[in-house]
Amino acid sequence: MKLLDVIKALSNQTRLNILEWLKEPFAHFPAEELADYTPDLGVCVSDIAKKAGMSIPTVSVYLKTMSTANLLTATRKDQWTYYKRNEQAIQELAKHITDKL
Amino acid sequence: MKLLDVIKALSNQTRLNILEWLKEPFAHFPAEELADYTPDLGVCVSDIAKKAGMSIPTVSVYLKTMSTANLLTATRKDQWTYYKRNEQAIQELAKHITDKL
DNA sequence: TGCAAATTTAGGTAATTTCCTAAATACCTA
DNA sequence: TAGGTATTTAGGAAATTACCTAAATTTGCA
Repeated sequence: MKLLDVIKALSNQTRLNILEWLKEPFAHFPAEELADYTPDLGVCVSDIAKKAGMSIPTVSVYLKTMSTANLLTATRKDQWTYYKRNEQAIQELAKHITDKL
Repeated sequence: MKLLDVIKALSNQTRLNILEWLKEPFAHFPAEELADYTPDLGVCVSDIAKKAGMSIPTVSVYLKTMSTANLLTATRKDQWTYYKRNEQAIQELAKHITDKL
């Protein structure tokens, strides 16, 4: 893990928000958008962009940044790309800070 | 704690390095510079700047950024400002990531 | 008092990040 | 194959960050 890349992926309020929203999707996204939600897949790009109040391209890049840093996991299904949290990587980050930083 | 401010204080390779150097000063700074080192005080600005290979003003601002974010503690003594790690705040960050992020 | 050493503040240029719109691509379905 | 929806890629303007040098400030001491 390249710590700086992970930290940079987190160093923006919108990206931090996204990570928190994905922790409890039903608390943050309209139920109709989560009609076929599964914890396995997560939430699609356009739903996240709407919640963030930002353009889809911007959020698409944010999500890709976070999945490159391993904080999120992307799954393409049909024409949608779903993103969910990578809980293991988030805990590894915490552990890395505890042990190494 | 404002998570974003702490993360931004960490989102630069030099600042990350400084935090690591201060973990074990004797492993990273010349012994003569640490002649009157105490864990209580830490290391002074110009020694850190020399180690970083950057100008003193730049490093001075970096150190202030990190102490504002509470990651470092500054102590002024005579004409020197010494910086040491704030271990408690670093552990709080790890805990915050574990519990809240 | 007045110089010397350490640090901080100011001010500027270059690089990076933010976030947009337009265009390109992927994948569905008729 | 054509057309529609979702996403990604490209390209660019504005804001922020990275760092420098010069100047100002703080503190000690002859």
